[in-house]
Amino acid sequence: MKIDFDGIQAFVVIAELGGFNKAAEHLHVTQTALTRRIQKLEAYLDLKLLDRTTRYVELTAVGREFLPQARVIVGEMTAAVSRLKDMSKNSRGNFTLACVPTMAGQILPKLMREYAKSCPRNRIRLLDATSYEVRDAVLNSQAELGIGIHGEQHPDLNETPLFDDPLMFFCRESNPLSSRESVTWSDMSDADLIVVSNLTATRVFMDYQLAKRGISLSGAYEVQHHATAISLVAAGVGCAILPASTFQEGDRPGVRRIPLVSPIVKRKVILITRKNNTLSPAAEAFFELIKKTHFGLTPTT
Amino acid sequence: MKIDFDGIQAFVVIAELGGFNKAAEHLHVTQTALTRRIQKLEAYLDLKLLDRTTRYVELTAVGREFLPQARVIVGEMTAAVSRLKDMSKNSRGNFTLACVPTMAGQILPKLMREYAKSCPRNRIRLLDATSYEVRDAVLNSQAELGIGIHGEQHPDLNETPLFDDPLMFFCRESNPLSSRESVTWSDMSDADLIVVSNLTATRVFMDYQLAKRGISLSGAYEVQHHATAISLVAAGVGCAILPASTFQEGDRPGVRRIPLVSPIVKRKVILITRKNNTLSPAAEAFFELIKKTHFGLTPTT
DNA sequence: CTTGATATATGCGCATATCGCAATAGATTC
DNA sequence: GAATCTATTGCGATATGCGCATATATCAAG
Repeated sequence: MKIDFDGIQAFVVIAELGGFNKAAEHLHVTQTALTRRIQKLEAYLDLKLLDRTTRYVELTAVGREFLPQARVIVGEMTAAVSRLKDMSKNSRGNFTLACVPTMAGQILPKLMREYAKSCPRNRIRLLDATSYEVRDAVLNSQAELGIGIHGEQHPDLNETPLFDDPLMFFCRESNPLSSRESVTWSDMSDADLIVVSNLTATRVFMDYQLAKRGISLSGAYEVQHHATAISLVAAGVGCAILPASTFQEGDRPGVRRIPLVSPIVKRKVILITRKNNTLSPAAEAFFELIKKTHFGLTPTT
Repeated sequence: MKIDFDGIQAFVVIAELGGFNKAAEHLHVTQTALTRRIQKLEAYLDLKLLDRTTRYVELTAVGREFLPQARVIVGEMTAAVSRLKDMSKNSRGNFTLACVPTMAGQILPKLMREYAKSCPRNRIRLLDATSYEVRDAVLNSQAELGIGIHGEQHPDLNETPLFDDPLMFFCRESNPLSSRESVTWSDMSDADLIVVSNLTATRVFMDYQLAKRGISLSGAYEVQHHATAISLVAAGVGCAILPASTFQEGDRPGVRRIPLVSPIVKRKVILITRKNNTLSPAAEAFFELIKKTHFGLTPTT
């Protein structure tokens, strides 16, 4: 025999309101239905929960004992269900987003402000990590969404291209190249170059792209973080090659960002999701938002 | 739309066992049924709980969030229901019995031992109180059953006669009346009488019965409890008039209990229940037991 | 690439549970 | 004793849920 939630709920409401009619109105059914539910429940349990004349309803000893438990059950049940319904209806809830630090610092703040406007009560748990860690986080469901860099494909992951992020040349205004419209890789052969560590996806990607074209770079300095590199440039230590998105024009006075061509090397910024995994409504809302957003950089072709 | 316990249970079992088929076997239904339950539940909630290919089942982010709650709900539900079913099937549970002290000391121990044999895990909460308090306790449902003395009827109470409890004459063996087969009220006119306080139902009843026949008694001593009266008799202070059930032949060496006639005055010991109130299975079992029991005293006519 | 094994989804028909309406029956009030 | 209030019951209409057979998708093996 199946467990009968309706019956228990009927019992609680009747006990609470003290009558079948009041309970029926409250539950939006006829009083007849409640009579039947209680009868069925009592038959199933093989005991009486309510002593009722045609005039009065009263709890039996067993009913009194059961009522608090029943109240808890019904309460938790309806609470949990309505939480879930609410979650779907209003895209409410929390989710985890994994993101590489560059993007976390540049495009994410805007996105999160935007998201907060449409879903004010949602929380995004932000996991900032290296490109590889972002992929792993999405793969093992630590994060529902990941913002990372296109690299090796994985059969269980879906990638949605967001925009291209070309490598650019960063220097002080005092640098002889600073007035150029664009700079070629060969222009920098004797510059004091600051590059990011070869533990980062940016560097690995860059080396790979240049090697294909037979270009080799001698970095004078190697740092861990993009932000550090920019600070060094600002301090006049040298020039840097960094993704365009690292920097917005005007972020730092005295620092210029110049397109780097021959060839143009650009990493693809992507949104990562797991295949065959339905997003939670909260994450889905973010996904829709990010797809609608136009980023201020070259859109992916 | 109605809240669907089956769906939630299906969700939990599927999540726990990792597949529809295993869950179907566990729930003794076909796999088809589970597919439908989950579909219905997801449609109702308007979100996905399980990501499933035809090959694999996996929780969605929302599903993972919901699972612990669902587990609690299902657990409490089934636990509560099976407790109730067990209660009815094995007459398990506890109940409260109100009882006048005389009976609590004499017939109850036997009954409770008997009851413990058939329902070993049940507890009887014993409320020993005056005859009036017993009635009140049953009336306001503090106790399901009451053992008391017949007196005024009450429209909301049912009385089941148990046995008649005649008043008897108690004296030491050294008393001149001790060898008599019976004693009349007039025999005791000049004895040192010990009677219970006129705050007790026994005394009120006795006075009323005697007054009807124009007999008046001069009590030399007045005590609160029957047990005290007997102790005084044993100590040779005087003779006492007490209900027969107070005392079993041989309880106290040297004390005799002699029928008191002309007239025979007997109080009726009754079992009190509330009208229109279904007894709990535990109390019901006790009720049946007490009705089957033959008491060693005059059965009620 | 095809085939077989395995796990979920679906079409369909049946059994029955559940509901609402209308009428009934029990209890209280005046 | 009539009026009234409340729970119960008979009955027909409908919805729900199930199982069987089958379809479909995925993975593994040859």
